[in-house]
Amino acid sequence: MGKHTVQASVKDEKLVAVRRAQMVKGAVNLFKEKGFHRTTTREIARAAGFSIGTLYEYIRTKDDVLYLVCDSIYENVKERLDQEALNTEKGSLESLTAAVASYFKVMNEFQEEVLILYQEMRSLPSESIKYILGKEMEMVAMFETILQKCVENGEFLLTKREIDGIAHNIFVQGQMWGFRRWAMQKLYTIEEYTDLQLRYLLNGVRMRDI
Amino acid sequence: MGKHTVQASVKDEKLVAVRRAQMVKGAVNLFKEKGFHRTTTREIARAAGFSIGTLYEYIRTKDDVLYLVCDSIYENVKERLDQEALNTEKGSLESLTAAVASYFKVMNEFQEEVLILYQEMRSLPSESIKYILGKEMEMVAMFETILQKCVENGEFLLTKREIDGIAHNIFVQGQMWGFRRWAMQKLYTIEEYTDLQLRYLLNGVRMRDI
Amino acid sequence: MGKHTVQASVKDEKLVAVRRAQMVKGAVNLFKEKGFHRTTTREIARAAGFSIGTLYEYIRTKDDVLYLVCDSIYENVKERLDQEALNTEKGSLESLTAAVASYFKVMNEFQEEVLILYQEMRSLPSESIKYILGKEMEMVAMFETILQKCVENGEFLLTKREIDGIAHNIFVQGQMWGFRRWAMQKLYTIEEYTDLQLRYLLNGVRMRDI
Amino acid sequence: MGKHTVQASVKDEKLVAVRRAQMVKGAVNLFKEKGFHRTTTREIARAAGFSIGTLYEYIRTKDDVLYLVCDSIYENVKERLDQEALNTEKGSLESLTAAVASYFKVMNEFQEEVLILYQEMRSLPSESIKYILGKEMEMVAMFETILQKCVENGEFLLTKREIDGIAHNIFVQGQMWGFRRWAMQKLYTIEEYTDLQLRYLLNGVRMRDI
DNA sequence: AATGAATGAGATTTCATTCAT
DNA sequence: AATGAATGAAATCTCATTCAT
Repeated sequence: MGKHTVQASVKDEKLVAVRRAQMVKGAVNLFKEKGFHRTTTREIARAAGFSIGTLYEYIRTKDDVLYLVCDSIYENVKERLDQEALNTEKGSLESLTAAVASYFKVMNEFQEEVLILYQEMRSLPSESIKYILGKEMEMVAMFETILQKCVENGEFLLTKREIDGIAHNIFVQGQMWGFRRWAMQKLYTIEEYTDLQLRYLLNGVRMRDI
Repeated sequence: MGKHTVQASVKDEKLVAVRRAQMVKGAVNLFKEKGFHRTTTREIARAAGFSIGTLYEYIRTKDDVLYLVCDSIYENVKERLDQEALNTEKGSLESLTAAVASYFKVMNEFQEEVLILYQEMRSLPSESIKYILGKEMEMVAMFETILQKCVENGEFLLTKREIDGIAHNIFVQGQMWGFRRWAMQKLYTIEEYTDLQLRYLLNGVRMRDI
Repeated sequence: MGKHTVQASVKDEKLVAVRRAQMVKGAVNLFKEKGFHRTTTREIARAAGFSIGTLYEYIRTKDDVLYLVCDSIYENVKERLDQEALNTEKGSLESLTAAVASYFKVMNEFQEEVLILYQEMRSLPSESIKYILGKEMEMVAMFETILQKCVENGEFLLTKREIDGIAHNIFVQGQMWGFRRWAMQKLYTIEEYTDLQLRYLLNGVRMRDI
Repeated sequence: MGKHTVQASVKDEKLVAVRRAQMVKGAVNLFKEKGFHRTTTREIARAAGFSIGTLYEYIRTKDDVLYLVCDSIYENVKERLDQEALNTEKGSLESLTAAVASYFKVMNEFQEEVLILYQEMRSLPSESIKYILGKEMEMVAMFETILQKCVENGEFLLTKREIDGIAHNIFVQGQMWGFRRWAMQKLYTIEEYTDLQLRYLLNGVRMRDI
């Protein structure tokens, strides 16, 4: 469940970070296009801008690239979400709305990356899968926290299990925007999609005063 | 967008159907376990109960196996859904509820297969992808039809775009049960999940008489 | 200590034996010339008369080739020694003399192969090394048996430890002919070498009646 | 046949000698463990206590390391043998006995190194092989000299060819102690082994007065 | 003189596909 | 129609060597 460490031959940790960033950037583009299995290590090296020998100075196996890519994706999603400065403390309808909107916005930006994650994660060692899923759960937990606060403030009337279910629904609806973009993005803009889902979500929630 | 035809060397069409059924059955089990790319043609032949030479009497390339598997999965889903004898004509609340419940039930049965589809479909030629997605759209259309009928009957008040969005939501929620089973199936049974999603769905729909 | 089994993909056991014989023959020649590590698997395949793909239908790793070569060498030495029809039963001076002469003759024929064994054996897994050394011990034991019989018949007066030491000396002197051929084979023919070593050997043995 | 010279980029000859000594020391340990071919230049550099770049300031190719190692081994054997202060002049039974005992003692100390030599020497360029074998011949010649002196002094009655053969036998018996240590060293201590071999040797030599 | 990141030729191994039987 | 041995292109990975700092 802990973070898997990828061994590098190169000692300079700063350089390792730089080269791996180049590597991940090139690999993500290739994975978007043809998937992990149809991408060769030589292509990854070339896309990263260095030789095959250099690639292997920074990883041990091709699977390490997949791990670094998957890890990087959620790291970026998380970082981007932090920039959105979500307020999980207030527990108001507005903060929930804002959080969902921000999350959808970020998922719109990272739709291709998240698709990679879903399609290739299975090739990771199970320890790494658990680690990545753990990160997802942190995001789900964020919505649970807000919903919980809303309940405490008397905004909604929900059981713990209902909160969990709703939080999951929000999470999946965000991913769905990317997964089924060929269908959804013909029907709606991301803003319209956000409005629509929020409407169903809030109607679905039993308000205290109605 | 039409159905791709897989060439066989063997002439006897009945035999072709039998052998391909064996092949798909074996392949699906292997794909569940290790995915398409980590499965070899030899393994597929062995799992199907015949030799590698025989396998190639019934397909032309390994990708053909993937196509046959994907095709078979939705064929089975469809067939199973037909057995459920859904009524898309009546346009009542009950028929919608029944249709959703049936669909969730079927998606529960085929969760692993549908996961394969999501993870491996990208490796198909784009023509085949379109064909498979076309089949999905037929299922979405089924819900659209029911919802449309409900609107016509005055049960709900929904625009065409709203109908499309809701139909998609239903479709995705069915898949979500399988995709995120590690999380959802700890929280709910499939029946509880169905109830929950239906409740939100129906609350979310603006009823005429309220 | 038991015989290691090398896995083949090909089922037909007779064919496996034929192909492996081709393989070993080609490999031995290459190993004589440049050693195991400087020989590539492609060269082995070519020398054997088939493609690299075919080579790997009959072995799993390059190390398997080394094992098969080492195994084959002692198998051949043993077989050739059996043809010499050594008499280990009689326990006479003549039978000892004949046995040593035969052994030297065989070691002369297999000198290059035995050199390979000495130089490359260390790369085998320790289980295989034990197995090969066990075969050597069988050969040493052959001389021990003859010497023991000679003692029982009253030809020589030797302790068990002395018998062991002498048997080892005989064994090593046979190998030495090949290992140091660049020096020894300038001084003597194999027959002269045999005579010389036998003379020292028999002088070295305390005769009962002198 | 002459000493091969290994080129260094570094000019300071004293430093070259120091660094090469470190290098050889590290390499010998690695070669003992895994052989020349399974040892990488990086490992050699690390074992020597400096970087791969520095290693290549003192050699030109990996084969140079092997040459330096092989050269060093016989240099050390020779030096150690000189310490034993063998008397090759006297030509007495005692001086022969003492020389053999000293040689066996030294071979006992260097058994692993001599094994390396035997197993890896073949990878050297033929010029270097000749050079190393020339050093061996010097050691054989030492025994020839003593035996020759003994003959001149009337201790033994031997032809030139017999002397050569015996000298080789002594040399090989010394190496055998190390090569077959897994068998010999279970039977005897080095002292017992020395006694045994000397006994056979001297019995084998036709004494003048018997 | 020392370092270690970069290189790429080349090694081993796999596996989809063919084809003679 | 069925078989499975043979093939070789292509993939991953290693490691001796170089060279800028």
